[in-house]
Amino acid sequence: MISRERILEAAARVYAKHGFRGATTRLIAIEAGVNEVTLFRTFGSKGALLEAVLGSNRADVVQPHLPDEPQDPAAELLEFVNANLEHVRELRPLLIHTMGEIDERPEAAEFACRGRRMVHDAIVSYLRKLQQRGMADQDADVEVAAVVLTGTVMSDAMARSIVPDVYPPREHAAERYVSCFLRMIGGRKAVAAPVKKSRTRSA
Amino acid sequence: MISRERILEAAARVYAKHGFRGATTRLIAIEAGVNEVTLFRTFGSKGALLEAVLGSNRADVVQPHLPDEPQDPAAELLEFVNANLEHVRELRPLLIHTMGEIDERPEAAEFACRGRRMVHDAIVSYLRKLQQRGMADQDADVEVAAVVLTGTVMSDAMARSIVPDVYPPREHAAERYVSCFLRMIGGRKAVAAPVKKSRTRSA
DNA sequence: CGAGAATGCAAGTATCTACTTGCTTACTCC
DNA sequence: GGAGTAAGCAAGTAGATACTTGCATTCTCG
Repeated sequence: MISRERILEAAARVYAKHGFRGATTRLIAIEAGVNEVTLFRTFGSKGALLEAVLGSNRADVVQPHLPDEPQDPAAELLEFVNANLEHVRELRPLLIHTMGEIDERPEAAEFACRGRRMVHDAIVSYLRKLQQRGMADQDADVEVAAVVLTGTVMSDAMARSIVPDVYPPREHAAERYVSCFLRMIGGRKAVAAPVKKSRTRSA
Repeated sequence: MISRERILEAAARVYAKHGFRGATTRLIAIEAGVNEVTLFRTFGSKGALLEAVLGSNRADVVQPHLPDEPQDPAAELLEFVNANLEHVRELRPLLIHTMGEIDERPEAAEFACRGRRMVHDAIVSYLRKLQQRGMADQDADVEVAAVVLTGTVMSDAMARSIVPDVYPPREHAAERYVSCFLRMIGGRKAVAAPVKKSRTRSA
């Protein structure tokens, strides 16, 4: 018995390369090693098949998260950014096409925005905790900082293959992004007593 | 006499909505208000038409630039970021599809990376000048800072329509991005004498 | 082992798509 | 006004595509 899963995986690979219109049932059948008619017997139509691809993809994957009790922002953010880079890199091929197909297919729209708000909110929440504990500057714009962080991750994951020499080497990228990010928010480790210290500049 | 330009513009609009495969010659002809055969008489083939679209699009547009002599980083970067946001927003519909079609069409690959390196290098160069003049921290990672800035712009331009409430309101976005960016690099206005001052932190 | 279900195979259908062809009409310019 | 060119119209071609149908083969399980 042909695994429904096997067809879904093959369809995802073909969709990732060719997009909706380019993912012909013939290509998908070949990729899955099944007869074309089996696709229709299993899923009913190409649209339903590809909808199932987007619906099942990542449905149960745990989103990277940040700790409730910040201890070491540098280490914690590094782990978070690394996980996020991995995550978005994996999704990239699907994301590229869903972003372009939003107007034509609702499931593409849903897929393209999945989890983005959650990641943003998680970072904002974390940054607020840092501020409360004196581990980040009080006047840092945490909403925009979160946008900057997710934007950088997205840019690296989506565009590195297009302009590779612009991005830092993969093995150091997260580290360097976090380092710059911490400068932006005045991030630091917890100190014995909350030190009320705000940076002043002539700008 | 039908303007070749008119066909190109219509084709760009159709391509921006539907991608390469979805931009049928029928749709393009309707959009341009010409007979389908005219497309072939003018351009020879659909591929050549859409190649011409990507080749002509932005061929002569001036890239946003930064001044050779920095005076006021906040103002200069604000202008630069605003211009870049505009620029990438305009290109978004075409970018979305070209990014997904890179493997299949060389002109899509060329289009997707056009200007990106230049923008990156311009920012790096500018930041270096800031450092030389004591207007930015000596230890700021200017390469990554440039990546962060272009990544933020790209993220805003590409994904705002998908998760709108995550991004700051449009009229204030550039201002807030620049503000955070300046914090990251320790950016400030020129002072009377270069002050050698590096920030130390407990992190 | 046999029945039922799953899958393959081959042929086919209807529609779409890029593109061509031949003739007609409209436009431009000398 | 007439010649040449540009563009429209209609019909058509060949190939691609999602999908269906009928029969045959293979697989699974009681």
